[in-house]
Amino acid sequence: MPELPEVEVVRAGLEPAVTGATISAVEVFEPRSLRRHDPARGAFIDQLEGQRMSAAVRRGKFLWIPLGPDTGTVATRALVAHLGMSGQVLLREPGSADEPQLRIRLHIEHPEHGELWINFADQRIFGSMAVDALIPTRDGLPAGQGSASPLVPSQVAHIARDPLDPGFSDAAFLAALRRKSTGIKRALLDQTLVSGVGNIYADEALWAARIHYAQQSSTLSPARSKILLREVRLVLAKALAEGGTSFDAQYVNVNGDSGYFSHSLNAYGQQGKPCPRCGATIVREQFMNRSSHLCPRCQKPVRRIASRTD
DNA sequence: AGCGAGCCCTGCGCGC
DNA sequence: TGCGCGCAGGGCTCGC
Repeated sequence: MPELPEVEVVRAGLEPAVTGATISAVEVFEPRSLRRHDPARGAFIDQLEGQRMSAAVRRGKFLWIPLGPDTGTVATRALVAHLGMSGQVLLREPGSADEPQLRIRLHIEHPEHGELWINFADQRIFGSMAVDALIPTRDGLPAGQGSASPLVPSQVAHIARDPLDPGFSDAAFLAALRRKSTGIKRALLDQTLVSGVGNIYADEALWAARIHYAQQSSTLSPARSKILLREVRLVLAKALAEGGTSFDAQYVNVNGDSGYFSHSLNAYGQQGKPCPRCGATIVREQFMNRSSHLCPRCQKPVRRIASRTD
């Protein structure tokens, strides 16, 4: 469910609570939520209890918290979280009532804020937590938002930087679009090309750029590709500023509050409503076994195969 | 290489 | 009221 803006809202909420705090106890209520934890590296709980947390970091839709015994020690492992379709990370006062889909709870102690619970709730269990080794980034740059450290969890290393990351290479992404023979929406959703974009923001950015989801990425002119990348950044940034997109109680920040960007959607979920730009009726179509929402007038399929230079 | 299908899951809203 | 179906913000693996 959550895409970059929603995950960033969670990261930013987590940051002040976890930085400098120590994990005093861990409870796992649902072993399937540890699917991405490799037990060969050690038991999940054993590797967390007693550890100090030094930051809250995000790349794309992945979150992680570097672990170290005390200040000044270079972290070699991290607690990694992915929210999947329905994951939530909630900060709670000790003794609070359990969320309906509580899967994992961390008891933490912060030097200033005292004791807190971090509750990981996840209806569909597509999300996960894991303890993973940190490895150097390929480009030597900071691994993600929230830390200057060039260390990334091994299970996140194949994920591309996201478009709001200062280390994101526009040139490399645009070159990949030209090189690849694939539909543009598929490319936007390919987390190894660009991360953080999911079904909502892909549809919104394509609507804003007036591009059909199935257009071959290699047939987009450099100018059109740049416009699309700009629209991706704009929609992600705007959604972030509005606290993310919430359709229901499934997406909330660390305090359990919803975001407001659902009121700003132009295409996603707007089937049957008029296009805010031209008035034609927005339609929903199946693509990649998912729904795509588009304006049939503004976003016409492009049949030509040859490269364009508009 | 690219792509569709299948799988991992729970729960909601809808039509019958 | 109950049941079956389609649907949901993600991502990984397997074949062709």
